[in-house]
Amino acid sequence: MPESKPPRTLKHATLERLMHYYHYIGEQIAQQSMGTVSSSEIAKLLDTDDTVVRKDMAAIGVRGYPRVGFKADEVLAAIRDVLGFDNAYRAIIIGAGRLGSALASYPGFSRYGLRIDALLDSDPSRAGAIEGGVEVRPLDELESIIEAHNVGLAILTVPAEAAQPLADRMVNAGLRAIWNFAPTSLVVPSGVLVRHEHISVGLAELAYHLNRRDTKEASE
Amino acid sequence: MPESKPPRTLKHATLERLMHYYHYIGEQIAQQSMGTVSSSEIAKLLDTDDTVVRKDMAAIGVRGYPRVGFKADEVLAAIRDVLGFDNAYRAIIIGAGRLGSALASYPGFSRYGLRIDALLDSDPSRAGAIEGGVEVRPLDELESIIEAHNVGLAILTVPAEAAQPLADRMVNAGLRAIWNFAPTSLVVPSGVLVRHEHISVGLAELAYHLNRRDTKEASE
DNA sequence: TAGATTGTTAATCGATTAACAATC
DNA sequence: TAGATTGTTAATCGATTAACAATC
Repeated sequence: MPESKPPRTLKHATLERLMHYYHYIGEQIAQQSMGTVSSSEIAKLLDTDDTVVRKDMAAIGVRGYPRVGFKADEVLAAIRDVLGFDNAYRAIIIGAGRLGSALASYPGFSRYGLRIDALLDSDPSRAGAIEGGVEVRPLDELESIIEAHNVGLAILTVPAEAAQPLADRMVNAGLRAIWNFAPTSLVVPSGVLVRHEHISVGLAELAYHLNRRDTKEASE
Repeated sequence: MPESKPPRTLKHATLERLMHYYHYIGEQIAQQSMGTVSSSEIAKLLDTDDTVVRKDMAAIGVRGYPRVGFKADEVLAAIRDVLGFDNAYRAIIIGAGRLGSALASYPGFSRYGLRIDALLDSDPSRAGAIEGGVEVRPLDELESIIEAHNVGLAILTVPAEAAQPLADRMVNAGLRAIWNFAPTSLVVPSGVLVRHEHISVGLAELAYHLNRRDTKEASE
């Protein structure tokens, strides 16, 4: 067996860049069926350095071709492989409010290997409805759905006060990752991954820059 | 006039930490009316170093009290001031789909100084409806609303293909920042700030870690 | 006062950038 | 071949951490 590159852990920043490469190269291919792309082309568009791009490629095991660049399909395949887009993970959404329903209808999930099996809601009268092709189920089926479908990920779109108790129940049921859209932090055992999607961080940045602009203009 | 600290530009990472401090201290105050908090207390909860916290405090002009810590209300006031939470920026939401409607109903915006003046939609028959207390207006009023209300920020929740043309129109009308929830990148003049809220970045990280867990278990 | 905590400088670490030989 | 681009090592830069005097 040929020695395969040990895939050491990729950092958050690297994963984010990989996702950008994936989108950029995917779009380029669709538009102007080009087969190769150089590190400097990618770097220019993503506003980074070409050395960074080449190091990222090395990190995911893609080799380039001197004088030519990288083959677009090889790069896309490597990213799909590293990020597990072809693994068909099972996920559920908890909270069938507007955000939960919007996410249930989002066609992008399946492209990234995520399959939404159910949309749970605390209001039992909503059970049976279909949102974005996903059936709404009552919340007390939480544990049985997680176990029956081998669900790995829960997308939490509930009010802040409901989030922690639900997280506890899901962790007990064997869930391994939580994508938290509730505006509160969660405490979970170390084996469980929580990604907190905190909208106010973006807001802070926008507010700060809008503010700066004002003061700058005022003082000039 | 006493020499006031020149507020040099805060980095993205700093802004993100400030937002976390703001939430953490706000919650602590609400729960157990404590008046002071030490840098190491904050650091422990946010999983960072106490030196970082003290440097951030210095950056926003807050002085601590040796042996005591920082006064919670002074910290909160300084963050509000730096991030401009009390400035009442005008914003509009474009795209009254599920995500746009969900954001229109989000009570958090006003807490951060953002006032949603209108919700625009390309379907004229929706005009006049109320979503989360915000009136839906037809899209062709875009320019007039931006100018009449002195709108600084637009929240874009439209399909990918509609985003760039709308961005162009808004920039022409004098808009200064775009919060882009459409799954596509935008090209704007250098004076305009775009913050792209790209859901697939979070997805990539979750997929990667779920994947790693699997391979780890399998190889052990 | 003694001791806890700040404020700040110095040391370490990691990430970014520059340089350049290897390659086709 | 000549030249463009990769792959990788070395140099630089910035951010994180450690240390410690100043303070109340």
